[in-house]
Amino acid sequence: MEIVKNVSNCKNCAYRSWAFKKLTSDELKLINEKKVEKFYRKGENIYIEGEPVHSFLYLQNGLVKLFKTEPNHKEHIISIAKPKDFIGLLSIFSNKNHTYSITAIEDSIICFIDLDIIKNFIKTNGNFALDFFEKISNLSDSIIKTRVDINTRQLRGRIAYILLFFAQNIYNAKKFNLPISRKEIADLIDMSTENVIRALSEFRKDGLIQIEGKSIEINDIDRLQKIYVLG
Amino acid sequence: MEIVKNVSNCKNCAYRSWAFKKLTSDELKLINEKKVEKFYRKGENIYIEGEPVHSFLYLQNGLVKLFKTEPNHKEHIISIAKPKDFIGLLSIFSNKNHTYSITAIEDSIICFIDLDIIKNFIKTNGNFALDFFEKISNLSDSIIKTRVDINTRQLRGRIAYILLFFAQNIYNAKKFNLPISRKEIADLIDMSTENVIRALSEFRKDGLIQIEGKSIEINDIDRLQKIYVLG
DNA sequence: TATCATTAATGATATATATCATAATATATA
DNA sequence: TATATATTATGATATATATCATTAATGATA
Repeated sequence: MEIVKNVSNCKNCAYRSWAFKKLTSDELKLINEKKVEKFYRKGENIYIEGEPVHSFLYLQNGLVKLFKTEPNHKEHIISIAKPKDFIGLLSIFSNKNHTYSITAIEDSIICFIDLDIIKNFIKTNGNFALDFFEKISNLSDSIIKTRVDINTRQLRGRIAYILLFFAQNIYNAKKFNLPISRKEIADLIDMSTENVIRALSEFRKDGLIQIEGKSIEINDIDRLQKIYVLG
Repeated sequence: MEIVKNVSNCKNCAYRSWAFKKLTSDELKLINEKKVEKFYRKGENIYIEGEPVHSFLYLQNGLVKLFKTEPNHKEHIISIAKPKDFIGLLSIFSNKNHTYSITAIEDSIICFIDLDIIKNFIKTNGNFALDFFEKISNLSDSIIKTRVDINTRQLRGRIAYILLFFAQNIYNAKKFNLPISRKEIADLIDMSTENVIRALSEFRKDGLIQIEGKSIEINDIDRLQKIYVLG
């Protein structure tokens, strides 16, 4: 990790026009002064389970995973945050310590804003408080929806979901490089690594996708969609 | 459903001392005047997926389930709310329509508060806004945690989870009446009804629990706990 | 009470998934 | 570059779960 020197201006930040829309120019100025931008290389931890909560995190660039390590040492990936996402769960507002870990799965630039500053805005700027709440409350619900979508399906449906997720939600392209390993896909959909590999091979043999290592190209997005919907 | 006539006073409500702690006496008075208490019999719908969001719901008494109906007509239960819980997901603040359905699984009394009133409090009472946010943000995270807990385990671990959930979380007793059918347990843990029944029978044969219809008594809570932890 | 519908229970069988083993390939490191 | 290590790939087998079939028990209703 290294602190980014040539910092960006909050005024031009995409987040500003979303959940930070109702901040006054003075408040925005304060954030702009106090925020810290950090650069993480792929594989670096941003923080781990149990560490105290200090900051509100915003992903400027890159890709990160939120995960928990289970008592049996298995890893379970809760979600993947993409650029312009708030990183984390809403529990940063209710818990003193992080209940999950975050690691960069691509080189990432993360903006750290002291949580007390945000809390103070909620307290003193009613318009911001309501707007922020309306925007951010969507986050955890979409994670719950994803978990339901995945867990009500079996192997092939789950793999289809993951492929569509990266193609449509993250890269907006039919061809992309998988940012995570097959094992991480397994940790994300609660299946074994071998079966993830097998399902991908099957999709390749069926002509649904092309695979070359981490590179995936989707040939037939409609059929993939059907496999996902039917489960 | 019927409107409760002999209404309770918000001043003495358990929720008041939790997420509504920072309301002024005037604000509390307003809620007290505007709130509507409704009684639902076991099995009655409170609302269904797609209906517009109007109210903030608080469960005074009883038990309700939140669920979604999948495209393949399967039901998936997201969570069960117990007395003194806010009912629903935080998406009521971000979405115009409900993204899930709610049904009473026991006779229930639900307190309806117009969502605009809550939103106005968030806007005008900073102390309330922050405190409310800190309290309620915990809700969706606990649902996410539950989904992870369930989905990283297999049949026996999931059944152990459900039994411990009702014994420790809902009824605070070793002996209780299951408020839901075996099929609903299956909808909750993403398993088939037959396997839920089989696992319960196994637990009975192993001397872990006693079963008489809906009545369950836990004999060996430590072993049940172990089965849950180990998965 | 008698009848019907739903839920619970259990066995047999089919299917899905996990685990173990081994090899090939890719990636990291000295 | 050479070597070690992790990832990807595939087959064989074991295990877990779903589905189908049947019966018993329970609850609702006329």
